Amino acid sequence: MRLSTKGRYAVTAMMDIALHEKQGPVTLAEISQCQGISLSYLEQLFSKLRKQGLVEGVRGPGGGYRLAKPSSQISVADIILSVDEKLDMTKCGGKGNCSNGERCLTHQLWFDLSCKLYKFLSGIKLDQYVNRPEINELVRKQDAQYGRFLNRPHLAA
Amino acid sequence: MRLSTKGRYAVTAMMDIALHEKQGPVTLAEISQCQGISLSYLEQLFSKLRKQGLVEGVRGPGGGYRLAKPSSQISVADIILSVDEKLDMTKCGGKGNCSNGERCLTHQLWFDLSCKLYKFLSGIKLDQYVNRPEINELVRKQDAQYGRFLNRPHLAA
DNA sequence: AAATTCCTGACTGAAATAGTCAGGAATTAT
DNA sequence: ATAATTCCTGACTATTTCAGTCAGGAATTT
Repeated sequence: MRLSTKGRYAVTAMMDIALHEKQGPVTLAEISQCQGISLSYLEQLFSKLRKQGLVEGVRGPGGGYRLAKPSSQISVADIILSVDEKLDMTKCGGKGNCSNGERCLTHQLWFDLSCKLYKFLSGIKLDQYVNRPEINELVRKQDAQYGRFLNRPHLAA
Repeated sequence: MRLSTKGRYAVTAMMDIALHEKQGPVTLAEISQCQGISLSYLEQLFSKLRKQGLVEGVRGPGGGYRLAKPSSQISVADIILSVDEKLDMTKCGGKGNCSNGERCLTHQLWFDLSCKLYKFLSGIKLDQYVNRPEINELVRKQDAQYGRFLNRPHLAA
């Protein structure tokens, strides 16, 4: 498993959507502005998140992206794997033929590590952060600052 | 914390040394051949491992590298941090000024994640793999295959 | 019809990864 | 002493990944 800023971008964007779930779809333009990520780069990342079934896009005015599953069912591991595509850290891809057909000396170590890391990251779900009061305080502040969700006719009802 | 093949190379090389601790210093040439890592690249990595006090070099014939501390005191986190230099995954470097002086929405998530990941990786020490029978079996095979440690005069005593 | 937003693919620049090369310094063996 | 071995250093190059740009099309709402 690779762990880089790419994965952080993806998780950050997903968190933004999860935190605004009740306000309807979130546009990439908003995420781009508020989280400081290039719009086109976000589009690349969301193409992968969409293909993995983590989000669904809604086109047209008032559209955006929303979570395709409850935030309690989306883990940090799901997101990072969607954009980074690999989990396994062994050289051989888990096959055990890393060194002339035999397992290399560190095969077991990387195999163990991959498993543990995956369990660890897949245990962290988005909803663990959505309901924290101190984070909701931050969300309110930031939304006001950027004037988010001010003209959403479909929310007035 | 970045997690890439660079860190895997470093850990693999360190494991090789730990597994041959009793046979004296291990040369980078051996590691290069047996683990399939470029010699010059290993030299770059070991320059960092040495500066971090994880290994010490022994020059001259019969020289090589050996661990600077017992393998029970060297963790995967120590090694990865030596070559990748960063632990923190927050955008702001842990300062909490990621978004206009305030914490960004995912600050807490990354802060937690960094802490947990560090604890996890620093809990895995090299010696946990050195004494496993199945790994020692592999080591013997591989050493025979590559003819390692055949002419070490200083071991004859 | 116009505006909005997703969606796609091709392209570009910058950084990290991985490897190469040349040479010097310390140590051991002959 | 000399030669061989090995660490050690720095500069250089190639490849891949990261990150961002650009242009244009498709679906939807107003």
